[in-house]
Amino acid sequence: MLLRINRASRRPLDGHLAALAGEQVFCSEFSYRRGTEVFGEGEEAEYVYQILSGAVRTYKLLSDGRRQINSFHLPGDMFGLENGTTHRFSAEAVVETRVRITKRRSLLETMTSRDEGASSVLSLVTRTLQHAENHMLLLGRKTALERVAAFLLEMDERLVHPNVLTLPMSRRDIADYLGLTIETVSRAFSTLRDEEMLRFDGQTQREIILLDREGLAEYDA
Amino acid sequence: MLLRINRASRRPLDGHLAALAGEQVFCSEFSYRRGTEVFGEGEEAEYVYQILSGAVRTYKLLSDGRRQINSFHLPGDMFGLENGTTHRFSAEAVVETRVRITKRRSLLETMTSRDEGASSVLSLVTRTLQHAENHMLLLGRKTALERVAAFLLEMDERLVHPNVLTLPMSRRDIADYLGLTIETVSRAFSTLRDEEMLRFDGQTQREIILLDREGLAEYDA
DNA sequence: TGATTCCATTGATTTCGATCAACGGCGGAA
DNA sequence: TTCCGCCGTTGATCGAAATCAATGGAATCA
Repeated sequence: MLLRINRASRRPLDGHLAALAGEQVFCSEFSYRRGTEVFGEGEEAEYVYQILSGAVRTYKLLSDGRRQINSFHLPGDMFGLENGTTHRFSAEAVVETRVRITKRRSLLETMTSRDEGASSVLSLVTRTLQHAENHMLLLGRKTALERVAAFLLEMDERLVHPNVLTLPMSRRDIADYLGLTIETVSRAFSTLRDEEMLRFDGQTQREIILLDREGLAEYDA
Repeated sequence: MLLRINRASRRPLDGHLAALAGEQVFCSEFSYRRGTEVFGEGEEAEYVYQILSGAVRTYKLLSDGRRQINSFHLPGDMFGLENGTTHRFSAEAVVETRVRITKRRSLLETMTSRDEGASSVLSLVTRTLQHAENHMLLLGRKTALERVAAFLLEMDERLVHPNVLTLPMSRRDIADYLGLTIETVSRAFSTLRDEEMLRFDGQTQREIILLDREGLAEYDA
């Protein structure tokens, strides 16, 4: 695990983490180059992370290399908080990513000393669980087209309905998130393009304009 | 939602719920006949449940009836605790089931007033999340045989390695838990029987003797 | 105590998504 | 620049699991 340190200053948190941890918790900022590991499955869970810019994927591997991505973390999102002392999955930067890092210990201390902090941690874990429940339904019971449509709507919503949806992740990442292969994901994109549900913007195939959100929602159900 | 009330007494909790909620919380016991609903998706989350005997399935449905079972709850397990005010999924009794019911409100009150309670609730939610993460890997990336082997090992472990594994749920339930069809589940059972990983005990096909737990574990990976 | 419905298995066939393969385009490295 | 490796798409083929179908029990209930 190689990190490049941008800044490591002792200063109060702000934003989401501050609400969680309170003023007396200090933190630092780190940056990860695209494709680098933030932490690995089984490692000590020493820190909690909040994304400032970029994107992170968290995933599990089978021994033969099959990969399942649990979730993508976008700016503002927190990840890496565990109840035990070790990480139950790995995390990697999808693109160049800046994060704010807090010591797990100081976070958990405020959790027991402050009611507000406790319920904030709980609501973070609960939201993550809710996402996992929806994702199990997707992985267990939805068709390829339904999965890709759901993925697009999820990203669209999390990026607050931008005109152009700029996906930070590759088709491989999307496939491993949706339990499909890259070819199937690619074909689903092409189908949705042909049905004029979406349009590619620019040269790269990662800039997408959603033309018919209601149509996409009908694939989901 | 039709309930049959066995007993509704004001008395202190004991066991897991007591650790969670403290002595001043009161509760009652209910019984559900096999196949009956405990609560439905979208309903008010008024109570938290702990299983005394029997088994409960929690699941989500798609509009066309496709079903994904999140998890099976066995004696000792708690379920139905939500962070918001409504249930995010439905719950049904798999067999005749007795539960102990606690008002959500009193549980959440103790959560903020007692540090110990707060971290107990958190660890419950965290364990549920951990199960969901493992299940996403299963649903997204494992083969039918791997899923069924993992299912058997999970049930074996949760029932503390009994000599005869008595499954309370039907093949349909297992299929909807594993993201498969009943036929595929049945064929997987037959394959494992032919490979002498397991043996059926008695007439019903729900009493299973695991002959080779290590062999089963190799299917998982 | 039938009758009816559910349950589980097994066989035949189909199908959706995986796999194998080829190609063109982009981007980073020397 | 030129190379090489990734990235994404598309086509051809394969295969694992779904679907369709039939059967024999077990459980439930009128």
